[in-house]
Amino acid sequence: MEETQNTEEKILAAAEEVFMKAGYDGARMQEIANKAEINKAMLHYYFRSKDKLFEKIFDGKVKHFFPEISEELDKNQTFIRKVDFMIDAYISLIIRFPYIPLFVLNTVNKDNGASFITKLPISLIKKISGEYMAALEKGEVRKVDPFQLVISILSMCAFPFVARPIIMQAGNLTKADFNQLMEERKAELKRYLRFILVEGESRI
Amino acid sequence: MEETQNTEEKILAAAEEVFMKAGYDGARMQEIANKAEINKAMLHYYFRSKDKLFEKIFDGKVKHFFPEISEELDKNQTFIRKVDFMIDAYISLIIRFPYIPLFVLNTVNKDNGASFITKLPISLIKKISGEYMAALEKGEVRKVDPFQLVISILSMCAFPFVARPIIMQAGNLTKADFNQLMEERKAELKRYLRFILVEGESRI
DNA sequence: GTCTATAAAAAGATAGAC
DNA sequence: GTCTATCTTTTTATAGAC
Repeated sequence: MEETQNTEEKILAAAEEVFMKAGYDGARMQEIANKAEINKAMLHYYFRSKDKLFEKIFDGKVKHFFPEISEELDKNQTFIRKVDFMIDAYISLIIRFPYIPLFVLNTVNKDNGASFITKLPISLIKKISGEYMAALEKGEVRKVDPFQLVISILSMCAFPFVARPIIMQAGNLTKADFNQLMEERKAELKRYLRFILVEGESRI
Repeated sequence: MEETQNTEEKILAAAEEVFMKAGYDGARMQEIANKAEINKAMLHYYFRSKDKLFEKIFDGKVKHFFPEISEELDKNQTFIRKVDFMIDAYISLIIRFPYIPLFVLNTVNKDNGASFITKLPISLIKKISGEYMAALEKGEVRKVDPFQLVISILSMCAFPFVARPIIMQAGNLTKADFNQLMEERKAELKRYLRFILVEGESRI
């Protein structure tokens, strides 16, 4: 459709690709220029410095990566259905943009990473905790630590992607196999969360 | 005790620190030299190149990081107890060496990372899967996908540490608070695994 | 806006004296 | 073994012509 990609767009697309795969330190301006099929000078003409270009990429990716989960969450009735939705949405998203998790983790773990953390939708974590507490009062779910719960859900969704090379080696998988495994993982995690949150309650 | 740390040891200690925090690309030979309180020339005298020095650090850390969990696993009778042991051991280990997970993940995700994967104790994953299958036959545990199960356990233990800055921000935590949270996490995860593997079985 | 050429800075690696 | 000084390469950034 959009055959006509102007220079700025070409640079952003190339920069995104390079920064995602290599991280800030590993990324090379020359490689970005090559991929955008322009020369290095243009990078600085449009974005002044590597730092500034990186920040543009980070901001753009974060904005698109954490979509309107927030609003969607309100549409689902029970907490367990909200959790189902989250797992599906989150894993689907990472399958589409598999490099983002490690990219974000590296960025926030760097010495100057504090400023980037504030750009993440951290409020979502508190929102979900709040939803859980409401469900707990309604007797929908078992009592667990809400913060640990949210951390666990995010962990089980995101970690396999940052550990992908190890998992592929351990299971002798191709990339397609791996994505298939992650698709199947959705159902498995939804089962886990049911076990944790609702089933077996009477046994306690 | 060992006041006398020779040059090689000083270099290795400094290199470990720098590589862990900054990763290969972000690490600077000059910084390693400064921290070891020697000059850059010595780094090359002892280790020839940045690459060789990095490999030494990686090998050393991996060897110490995944300890004799394998043998310890045999000592525990039921599978659920083995899982308990794994969770405790793994989280305790990462609390002591919090930079290792991201360090390892970055290394194996790099273009030349394949060679490093083989140095990881991947066989442990298969071993645990095997232990699970044995427990399943004995009727000790519910039927789940063994591979997904192992991935989930490792995810829930390791991911919080690579996402530490985000978690600290979300919970408004100090480093001490965070470590406390991870200590408490051991018990929480052991509960989860009981819900997933054994309790509530009759309800299915 | 786009290019070539080049500067400037950073970083890895080595030479050679002691 | 250890140091200072220096080389070489890499990488970011800019100048200036078109």
